[in-house]
Parts: sequence; structure tokens; C-alpha cells
Amino acid sequence: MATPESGATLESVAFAAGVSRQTVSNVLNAPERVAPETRQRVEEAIQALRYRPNRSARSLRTRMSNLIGYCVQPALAGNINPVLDRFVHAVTEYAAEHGFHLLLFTAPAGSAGLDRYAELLAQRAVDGFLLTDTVVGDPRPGWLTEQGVPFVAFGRSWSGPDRGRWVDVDGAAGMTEAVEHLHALGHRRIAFIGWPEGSGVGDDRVAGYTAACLRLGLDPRVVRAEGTVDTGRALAGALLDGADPPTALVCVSDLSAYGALRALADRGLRPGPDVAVVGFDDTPAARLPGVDLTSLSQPIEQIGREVVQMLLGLLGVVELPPGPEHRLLRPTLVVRASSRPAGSAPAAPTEAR
Amino acid sequence: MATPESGATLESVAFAAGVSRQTVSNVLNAPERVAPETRQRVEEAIQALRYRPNRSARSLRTRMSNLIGYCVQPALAGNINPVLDRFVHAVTEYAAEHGFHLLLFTAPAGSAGLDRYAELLAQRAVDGFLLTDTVVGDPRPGWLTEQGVPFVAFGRSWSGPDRGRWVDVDGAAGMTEAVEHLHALGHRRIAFIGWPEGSGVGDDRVAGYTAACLRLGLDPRVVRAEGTVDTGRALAGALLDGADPPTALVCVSDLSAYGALRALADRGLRPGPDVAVVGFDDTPAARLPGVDLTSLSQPIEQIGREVVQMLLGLLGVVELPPGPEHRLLRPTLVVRASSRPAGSAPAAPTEAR
DNA sequence: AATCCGGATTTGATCGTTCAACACGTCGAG
DNA sequence: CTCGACGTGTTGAACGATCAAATCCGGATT
Repeated sequence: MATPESGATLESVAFAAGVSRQTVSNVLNAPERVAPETRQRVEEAIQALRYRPNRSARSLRTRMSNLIGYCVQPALAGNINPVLDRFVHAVTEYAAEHGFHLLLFTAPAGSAGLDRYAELLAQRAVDGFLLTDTVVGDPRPGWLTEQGVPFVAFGRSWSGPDRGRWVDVDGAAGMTEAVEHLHALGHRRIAFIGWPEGSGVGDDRVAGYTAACLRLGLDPRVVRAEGTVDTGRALAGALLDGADPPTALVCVSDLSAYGALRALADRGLRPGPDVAVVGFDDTPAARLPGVDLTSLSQPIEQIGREVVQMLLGLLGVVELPPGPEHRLLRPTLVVRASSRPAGSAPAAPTEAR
Repeated sequence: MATPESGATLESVAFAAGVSRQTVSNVLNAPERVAPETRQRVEEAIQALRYRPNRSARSLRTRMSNLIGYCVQPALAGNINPVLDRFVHAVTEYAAEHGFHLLLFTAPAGSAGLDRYAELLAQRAVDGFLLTDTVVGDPRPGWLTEQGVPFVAFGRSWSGPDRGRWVDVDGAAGMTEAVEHLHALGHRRIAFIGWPEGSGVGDDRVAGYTAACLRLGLDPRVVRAEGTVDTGRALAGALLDGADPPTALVCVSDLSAYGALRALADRGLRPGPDVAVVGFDDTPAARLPGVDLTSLSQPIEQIGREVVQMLLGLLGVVELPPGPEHRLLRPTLVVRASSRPAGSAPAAPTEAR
């Protein structure tokens, strides 16, 4: 059996079904306009010839490529990659349900990268963009809005006028939950290991921490440095060695938290029973035995769905969800040994891998 | 200043330059056919109008979409993700140099997923495919070859006739290097923690270990289980508690190695000085302080380049590299504390992040 | 009986590009 | 002097789909 003519066209299907081009086209795009009987005949011909509309031809005519541009960042050395990985998968899946696909490209950070976006638009290669890793002073939301280009961001626009639609994780709420969790366990001296001021994400998270402390009558105590394991280790070490050492450490990211865990180990302290540690992102390493880090997990799949829905709404493919232009989703706290008192839940139920 | 007419076409450029469509087209696709003077005039018009050829129209005519299909797997819970992340980035970058882009899609594993590939082909949405995570009995290479579809795999075809082109990491060579490294450090009882027989990747790696042992006059000793942290911990524990315990453990993956590290910690043994541990993949967690795992790092960027080059060669876009149909690249051993004797290189030079 | 209506289907034009063939002038060889 | 080759540039036709308007036809209206 030969490959069933890899080149079926509207015309060939039409001929096989004894109708005209347009009728076949209607069967696919506006079935209600075709009489049931003819429709069936056409559908059989489509099956028989394994016909699928040619995407280039359709795009040329309709001026829609059914492709969504997505910029893959120069991998930040194992930072938030796992999160983005799941995000991309979720987005790809939801987009496919509506006949859309992701088109990947790379671009330098900042306004130097805007040409790449412009290039794809000029070529009409994409219908819109999905942004991730929006940062303070990110030129993309403003520029895309000016150009009238449909886009949705995973991550709010952190500065300037709040432009375009976005979905984001409520880091502040997550950190508040972390503090409340620790407070409920009896901790009263809870410190925060953060990033330098000026990063939108970091400032949001520290704000949640501070607010929770104030509400619970605790003294907020924030130290900051670049978010590497080594700095986390140093900051935590300084806190633990200083006067009035904290009994719990809330960290702006898992990476900082790994550093904090290391600082505990350096001093013979047990994470959990002696000093509690909480991270953010729930990276794969967090669940490793021997690490067992309590962390805030982002609802990535849901974000993926919402982002796709918004973008397809802007493109007129689905009905634009009536809600607000922005969506803030709460992360969920995954409690592991690093924030459990001694003896509680000794052998955690085996987590999936 | 308004948006410079977002809709420049060949025709409008031709009018501006006082030539015909085809001449403009030639300036772009076959400049040598155009007289230098006219060429310059046309190029100026192109600049002025910010003209970029419409991709759909070009695709329709040339029957090339300039898109490469790439299937994103349902994230395997933090397994080899970081590796694939870097791979995708590298591929995207190299492909872009030739005007190609990656188109993402999802598909169920096994032959159930072949429809998704077929669908994209029927729509002429992609010119070829890039495969990753090829497994034993993978139907894709055979099917694509039968259909005459251009593709290149990252990962050899592990069973059946060896079809199509691929680039892969020489796991056996890597494991051999690991054994030699440990042997040079004085280790004589080196055990291997592997996966169950039947996985191509796992069998390849154990083969390299076994060969090296035999060549060095060591007794190969292989234990196997599913490659999770917990099983790694259990297997390593059994070895360490058994008769004639090994002084070094070579692990089929970082995940198993993390389990092995945990088993050492359970028994108060120090990784490195007491028992050496080596993993595979150099996952981000390997470099965390407190983990510091010696591991084999895959040359992902190079694989990305080679894979793209081969595929574009098959598509006739670049000259097909004259070499063999397959390329095996050696991983490099990254030595960290888990395989260093006591006191050597006390404070490792700060690794990047 | 002539008219109108509306659902079902068809026809021509078009999206923007490249391919194939052809027109034009010049130049060198026979 | 004629012919063919060559360098340069043009024109018509296609690629395969959708849009917009035209056509067809049976049945209800007047």
C-alpha cells in the first residue's frame, strides 16, 4: 500500500466527492452551510484521501499563521528552568487543542532583542507572542502594545504603565503562607533571605513576608544578596552566627534555600527540628532525599492554560474570557522535612520520583 | 511617525524601485543575477519600506515551511529536563542562522503518537523532525524513514535496523573514563549502579563500565533497579553493608547517584574520602554545595549544532556534511568532591553559580 | 402564473511569492 | 551578415486555500 497520495488538495477532494472546492472548504470551516447529505459525502472523500488543509495556503489567505512566538532564554544555568519546561509543555498542549503551535526563537535581552520580534511580525510568521521572564524595565510589553501586537505575559509588567494582559504567581501570598505556616509551628524569629532590591519578583516576595510578619506581630528581618547557593549560604551563616539568631529562614528561591541548608549543615544544625527553611519554586532537587526542602510550588499547568486562553482570546479564536486583564494565581506550599519539627511524619510517603 | 506600513510586498517594493516583482525577488534569492546598480536601488527600497518576504506565501510556492517539528515530552519530573532545555536553546539558535525555526508539538509515546507527526506532514507545517529521547523499540525512526521524511535524532536508534541519521553521547566511553579516573585514584573495588536491562542508554553505559573493569583487571560488579533516588539509595546501601564492600560507586545517572550519596550519609561515610561516587548528566543539583557530585557532562551545545547541520543538510539547505551518518560525542568528566580523596583541593574554585 | 425568498452550491478573484519562459540588446564567432 | 550565447529584466502562471458575489432551484407568496 503506497503512501495515500501525500498531496491531496481541496480540488482533488472536491472532484472525488463530486462537488466544488468551496463546498469542501465549507464542510471544514462552516459545516452548517452544507446539506447533511453532501457533507457526509465530502467527509468520506476527505477520509479516503487523508486530506489536511495546507497550512501555508490557508495562512496566506487568512493572514493568520496559527503560530505563537515564544522566546527561549539563554538557559540560566539550572535556575528556573524546570518551571519553564513544564510551562512550555502545558502551553504547547493547550494551544494544540485550537490548532495553534509554538514557534521558538532566541533574542538578546532588553531592547536589543526587539528586532527579532519585529522580524517575525514583518514576515507574518506569528500571530502573537507569549512572554516569560518579564523583568523591571522590560521594553517588550510597551513596545508590543504600541505596535498593536497581541501578546500575553507569564509575569506582570513590573514597571511603568501596566500594559497588556498577564498571568502571574502571587509571590507575596505564597510568602505570607510560608510565614503563617512557620508561625503555626511556633516559630517567632523568622528571617528572610532575599535578592537585592529592584527585581520585581524579589520585591513582591519580600513584601508578602513583611506584611505577614507585621500582621502576626513579628519583627521582619530581611537580608539580601544575589540569589546563588553560595550567597544564600553566606547570608544564612551570618544570621545564625549573629545575635538573636532566627529559628526559621524564608528564602526568596530554592537556590538561596539550598545555600541556607548548607549553612545549617556547616554548623551541625538539623533543618526542621533546629532551624526551619522554606524555599520557592519547588525545583526538582527540593524533593531529593537529604534535601527535603519545604517550598512553594507554582501552578504551572494552570498558568499555561490561562495564558493560552487569553492569547487566543485576543486573536479572536476563542471567546475572550470576561475576567480582568490580569490573573494572579496562588502558589501552594509543599511541606517537607526542612520545616517539620522533630519526630513528626518520620518517613514521608514516597513522593513520586 | 506611524508604523512604516506593516504591509510591504514585493510589488510595492518593485514599484518604489522602478523595477518588476521578479527583480526584487532575485535581489533576495539570487543577487548575482541582478546588475549591481539596480540591486542597490532595490536594496534601498527594501530598507525604506522595511520589507520582509511573507513566509506563508513563500512556503506555499516553494513547498518548504522552514519549520522543524520538535516533540516536547511530558516532563519526566525533573529527570533529564535541564539537558533538554539547553539542547532546545542551542538548536533554536543554530537553526535561526539559516532562517529555520522550531515548531513545538506534543504526542503520546510509542506508535500512538505517530498521527501527530503525520498530521503536521500532511498540513505541510514542517519540513522535517528532530527527535529526542529515542528508546528501544521506538517506532519513529523506522516510520519516518519509510515515509521518506527528513529527520535527525539526538539518540541512536537502539533496536532493529539502524535507520536515519543521529547524533549521540558515547555513554560507554564516559563510563570508561569514570572507571579509569577512579582506578587512578587507587580504587580497586568499583561497583556499578544501573538500570534494569533493556534500556538502550543504560545498557550502553554499563557496557563501558564493564569493558574498562576487564581491561584494568578489576571485577565488574553490577546491580540494577529503576533509576530513582530511592532505589539508588537502596542498592548502594546493600552494597556497602554486604561482604567486600566497594570503595567506589559508578552510577548510571545523577539520580541514582543522589541516592548513593544518601546511602553514604546514612552510614556516616564521607563521599570522596571514604567512598567515591560518580554520576551521569551533570544535572544542576550536582554542583550544589553539599552535593558536589562528580558527573559526566554531555556536550549539548555541540550536539545541537551537529543535529541542526545534519537536518539542514538533508533538507538541502546547507551542504550535507560528508562524514558518516552517525556521530558519537564523548561526554567530559567533571570532577567534584564526591570523588576526591581527603584533603585534595579543599575549597574548590567557585564554580559558576 | 409571475414573483420573491432563502438555503445550497458554484464561480471568479485574491493573498504574496517563486518558477518557467520569454523579450531585449549586445557581443563574438563563423 | 547572420546566428547563437549571454546578461538583464520582464510577464504569465502557478502554489492551495478563503472571501465575496453570483447562480441555481424548489416552495411559499401574491
